[in-house]
Amino acid sequence: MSKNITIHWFRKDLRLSDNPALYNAASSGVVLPIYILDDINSGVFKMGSASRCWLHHSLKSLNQSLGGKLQVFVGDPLNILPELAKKYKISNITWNRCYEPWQIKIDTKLKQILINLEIKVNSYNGSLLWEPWDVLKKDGLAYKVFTPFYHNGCLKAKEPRLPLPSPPKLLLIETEKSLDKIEQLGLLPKLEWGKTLISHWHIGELAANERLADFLDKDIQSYKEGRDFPAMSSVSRLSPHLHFGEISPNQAWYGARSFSLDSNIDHFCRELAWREFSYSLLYFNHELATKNLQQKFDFFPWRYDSKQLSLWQEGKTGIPIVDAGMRQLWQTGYMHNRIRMVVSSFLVKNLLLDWRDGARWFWECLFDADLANNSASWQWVSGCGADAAPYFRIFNPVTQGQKFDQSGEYTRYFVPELKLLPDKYLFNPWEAPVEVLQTAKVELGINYPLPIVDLYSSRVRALTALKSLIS
DNA sequence: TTTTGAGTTGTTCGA
DNA sequence: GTCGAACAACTCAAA
Repeated sequence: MSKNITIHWFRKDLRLSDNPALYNAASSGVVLPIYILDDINSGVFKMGSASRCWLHHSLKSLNQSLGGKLQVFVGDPLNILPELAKKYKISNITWNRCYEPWQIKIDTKLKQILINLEIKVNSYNGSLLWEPWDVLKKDGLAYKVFTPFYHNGCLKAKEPRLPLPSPPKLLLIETEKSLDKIEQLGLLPKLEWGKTLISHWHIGELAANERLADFLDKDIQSYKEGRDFPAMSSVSRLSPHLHFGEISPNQAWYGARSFSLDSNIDHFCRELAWREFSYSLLYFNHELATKNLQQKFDFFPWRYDSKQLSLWQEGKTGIPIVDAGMRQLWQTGYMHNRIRMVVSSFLVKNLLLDWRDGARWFWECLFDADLANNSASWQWVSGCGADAAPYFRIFNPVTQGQKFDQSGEYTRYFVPELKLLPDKYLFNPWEAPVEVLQTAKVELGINYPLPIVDLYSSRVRALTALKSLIS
């Protein structure tokens, strides 16, 4: 075995280009590229079903880019890495940093173990534009409001790293031929569900780059307005690619900024900065996923109603735009941002169900399930987060439908049982005259549910409950 | 040091 | 139908 072997530990950086850790590993000799599926240290935040499905395909794609030389393992990196280091007489290990609290914890431990074995560990920033500790207020504390975080923090900090090329020379270690280990990770769901899900996506580094190029070519020019309309293709749909690191935020940031900086470009960059903000919140609040940032919400009278929770999950609430969103999630592993706000506001405010239940379902079903983004966004909607939506901001799912899905294209696609309804009653079929329903072949309570909650009185109920927290 | 104004994404009500 | 005000409290930064 030759000297100077470096392990590159792939985590959320499933790409070759703009991968600082891999780039550096490759420049110092032979590389052993590995991936470890860790369901031990992740605990309750172990990857959800949709994410696993994506991971399966992403690993396949990465393995192909690596000429079939990616080694995959299942278990605890705290054991696996030292063992590998011994077996291959490794002198260096590189990885790109992760920011989930459980991940930070084991990375710290691991570093210590490896250093004791006289192995050099180098970690890099491969998934954020700015490190959380580099964007702080003048008093040294983390920001709690997005706009100053972005303007005074991010934009005045050092410019993000320019994207690196793929390693010019990537010498990979030759290892014994083995069966397809990726298949054996058992990441694919047993149900047919997985196949349907994945049919909506192209996965892997190449696909991610094509997605970005396509977005920059066609959609970014109308991003500011278009991003609100779920039936349009104006959003980037990069979130799962970014989550798994098939593309870096730097590639997206500089890609967008290759155009002159108009309000569309700026809005897209702001969305990338929201991701940074979420990571900052998670980094400085390790319990972001489980604990209200605003303590006074600890006394909030959440209801417990597993029946209503299931109906929400299944897209059977009887509120068309909500059901459309929840079905899009189930069928495609994704939900348009505007609709995420509508369905989550509905769960938290109209149903008064705990945001953590909503977040858990998203975690299970979203391809882009990301602890920082998911937790921060649910807290934002619920009003218990940093810089959160004001308590009185309760989306009216009828108005939202009429405003942002005016022609009903999105809602009719995912709730086909209502497709014959005229626009006027598409978002509020319970208010349609009998003959309109008959003509549209809609039988409420039979082929489409009656609303599980009255929008007006549930809004009043939420306002009362939320108001009681304030004083 | 203190004050002031603004802050991702909304809705309803009454003039 | 359109429009402004009200629906809080708190954080942050500029004046």
